[in-house]
Amino acid sequence: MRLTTKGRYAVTAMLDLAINQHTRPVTLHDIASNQEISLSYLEQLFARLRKSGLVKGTRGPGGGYRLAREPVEISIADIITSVDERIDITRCAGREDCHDGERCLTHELWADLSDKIFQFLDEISLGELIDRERSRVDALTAKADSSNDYDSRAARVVFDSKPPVSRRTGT
Amino acid sequence: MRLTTKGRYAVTAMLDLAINQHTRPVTLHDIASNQEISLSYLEQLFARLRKSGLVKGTRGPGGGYRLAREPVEISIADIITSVDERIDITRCAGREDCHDGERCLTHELWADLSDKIFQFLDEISLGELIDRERSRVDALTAKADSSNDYDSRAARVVFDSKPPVSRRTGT
DNA sequence: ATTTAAACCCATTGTTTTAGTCGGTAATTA
DNA sequence: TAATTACCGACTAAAACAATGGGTTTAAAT
Repeated sequence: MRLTTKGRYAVTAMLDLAINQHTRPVTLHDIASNQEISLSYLEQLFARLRKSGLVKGTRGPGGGYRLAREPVEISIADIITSVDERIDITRCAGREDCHDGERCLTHELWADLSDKIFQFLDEISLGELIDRERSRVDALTAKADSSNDYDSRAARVVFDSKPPVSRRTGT
Repeated sequence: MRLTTKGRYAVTAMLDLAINQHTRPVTLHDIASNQEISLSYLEQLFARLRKSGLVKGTRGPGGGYRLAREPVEISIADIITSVDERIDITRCAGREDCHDGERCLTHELWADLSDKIFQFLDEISLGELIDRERSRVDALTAKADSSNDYDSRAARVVFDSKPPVSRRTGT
């Protein structure tokens, strides 16, 4: 399973759709200006999402994209596997050129790991992600209202994910 | 957090070291021929792993690499974050150009997700991975010994990870 | 001492993926 | 009919991945 900004673009775009699921179709133009990425690149991503049956597009004025299913029925894994190629040709594709047991061991270990990550991402749906975030933001808003400054919260929200400090090593 | 074959090469190579941790240093030449990847590319990866303090190299004949810490003290996240660039320049790096609440929302959502994945990978150590696999293989071996064919197990071990079927959609 | 096996270093190249650009066509609404 | 949108395909640019090739140290073995 590959995990890059490409899948991230797709997930954030799908969240945009999920939020407006029962109000209006969202145009790629909207998403492009929201996220400041190119319209044509979004089109490429949505071509994949459409082929995977995750979104439906309607043309013409007032048109745009909607989720093909309810947000709860779409997992993050669905989205990410939809947009990346994933042909995954490995050197050790058959038994024949696998000369020692050790190599097979590490292959299998990685396969297990990869499966775990997939399962993790497959157990989170767009719907759950929104609910989770909504309650978190509500809590923060309530806290901010009772105190004085709004900026401390805003600062938290704008910064992007950095790899946190390791639990084991402290580096 | 980026997750590609690059990190995977690093993890499998580190497993090689972990397995031989208390016997002998492992040469990059060994790993290169085991995994069938270029020696020089491995050198590039190990330059990073060394700078991160995960491995120690000793030169000369009989030399090679050892883990700098015990396998239990090295997480998969340590390895992966060590080999990939992770400059992660985002468009919305500061508060100033973040024009609407929605965009910040999705950013934060992704950051949360990214953190979860990191934590997941940070809770698995090389040591645990080996133990887990050892017991799994032992169980399979016992089963194979009591029956007749060896091939069914071998077939499972050589094939690489494919994205499994989605829990939600069946696709 | 000399040879040899290894890490270590760096610059370059090729390949793939990511991201963006351009110029359209088709459908739909106003 | 005009405007707005999805949809399509080919092309380009930039970045990351992966490999190549030329070294130099270091240290053990001969």
